[in-house]
Amino acid sequence: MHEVFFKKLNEAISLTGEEEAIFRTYLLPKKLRKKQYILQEGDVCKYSIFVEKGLLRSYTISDKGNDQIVQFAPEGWWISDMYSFITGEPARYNIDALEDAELVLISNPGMEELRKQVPKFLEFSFLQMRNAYIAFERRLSYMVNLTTEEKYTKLVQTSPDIVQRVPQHMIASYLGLTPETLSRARKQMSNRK
Amino acid sequence: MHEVFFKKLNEAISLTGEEEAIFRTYLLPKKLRKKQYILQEGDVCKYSIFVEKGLLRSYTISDKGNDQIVQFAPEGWWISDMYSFITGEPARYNIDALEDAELVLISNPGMEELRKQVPKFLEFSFLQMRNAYIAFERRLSYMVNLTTEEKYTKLVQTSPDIVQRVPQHMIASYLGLTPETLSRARKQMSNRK
DNA sequence: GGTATGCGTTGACATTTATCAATGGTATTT
DNA sequence: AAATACCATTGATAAATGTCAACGCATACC
Repeated sequence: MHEVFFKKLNEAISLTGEEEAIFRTYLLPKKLRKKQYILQEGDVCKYSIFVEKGLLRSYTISDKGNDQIVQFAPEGWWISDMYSFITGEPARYNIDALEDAELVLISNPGMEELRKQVPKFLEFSFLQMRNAYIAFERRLSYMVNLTTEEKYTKLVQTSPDIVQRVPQHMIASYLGLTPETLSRARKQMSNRK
Repeated sequence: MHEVFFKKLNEAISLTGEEEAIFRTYLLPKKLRKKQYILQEGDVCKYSIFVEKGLLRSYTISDKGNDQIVQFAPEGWWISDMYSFITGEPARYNIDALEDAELVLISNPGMEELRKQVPKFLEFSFLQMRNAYIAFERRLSYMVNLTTEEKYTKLVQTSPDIVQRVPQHMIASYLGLTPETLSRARKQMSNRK
């Protein structure tokens, strides 16, 4: 149980058996079927979610009804509405499953305890957060500086797996484009080469 | 010396005199004149920069020659090219002073030592990073979902000081707009009200 | 005091992207 | 096996934004 979770953790910080035992008391397993929600906008995000298996996404719905995908989370990734998770404010994001999924949930108090009781986990959390920060910073600059074609090409390079597993209109949403625009850009590209 | 630095730190984690002494051995003060660079694209970002006084910005220059401002850093804020800082790879960003500035620099080894020797600082770094992450995540969704006018209004609400201190074309760059588009949006808004 | 530079605005026009609508194909459901 | 939902593509058109150029104003510089 929770093999992927501990594998990922041990890659970064090797846990002793004792520490692993502490972790286990805070882990909440959960299965999610395709299309099921684990978080809906307006509710409080009570859990930080680790994906053991399957694929989740977080997304917002704007006033005009456009939705934008904030993040995809395949096996081994974390996902949540971080702001809601730490403040208890209503969530801005929806999170649901794009494929049947197995999850590990940890509450915010659980996280705090783990960071306290297992100092290595604080270190881990810091590094995680730093990487997430870098990724978003970069994504922001791509969003502004790249053309439609470049955005798509970049994503294919960096996350070919996601591009394959996810319908194209969701890729468009993630890139901040309409499905039509992405479709046309892809056609342009294939005509040229 | 370094009053703002320790004030900010003590707001979050109260340091003992001993801990403060440890910090002081890793701090490198530096003054920067308006328009001077502290980091240029292609160089390695050797320091994490805390702004005691003045105003810095980080920005990228794209292939097409457009520049985009990634971040403004007024007093009390941190700035760096995080990726370059931790990996030693060449920086993607330029960082320069928009106003005469006084800085506190810490190297990456310095940071690592401080996180080790002062565990509270690791906690602090984690929380910092988490906030920075949330800010960028939000900014990304604003970038995609908001109209030009909404982007500007939102920035005026959240950072009125920055909007006042910085030329308008830099605000436009930060928001991912051309100066012309921002100028016209502002005119629209003032006509309406 | 005069010149150069930086900045915001405006106009005309080009380009990109979004929107709306229709179609055909594929997968899913019953 | 038929019906339904989902999805990618395409065309026509509208809307938003970028680009290029010119101007006026203020400030900094010599």
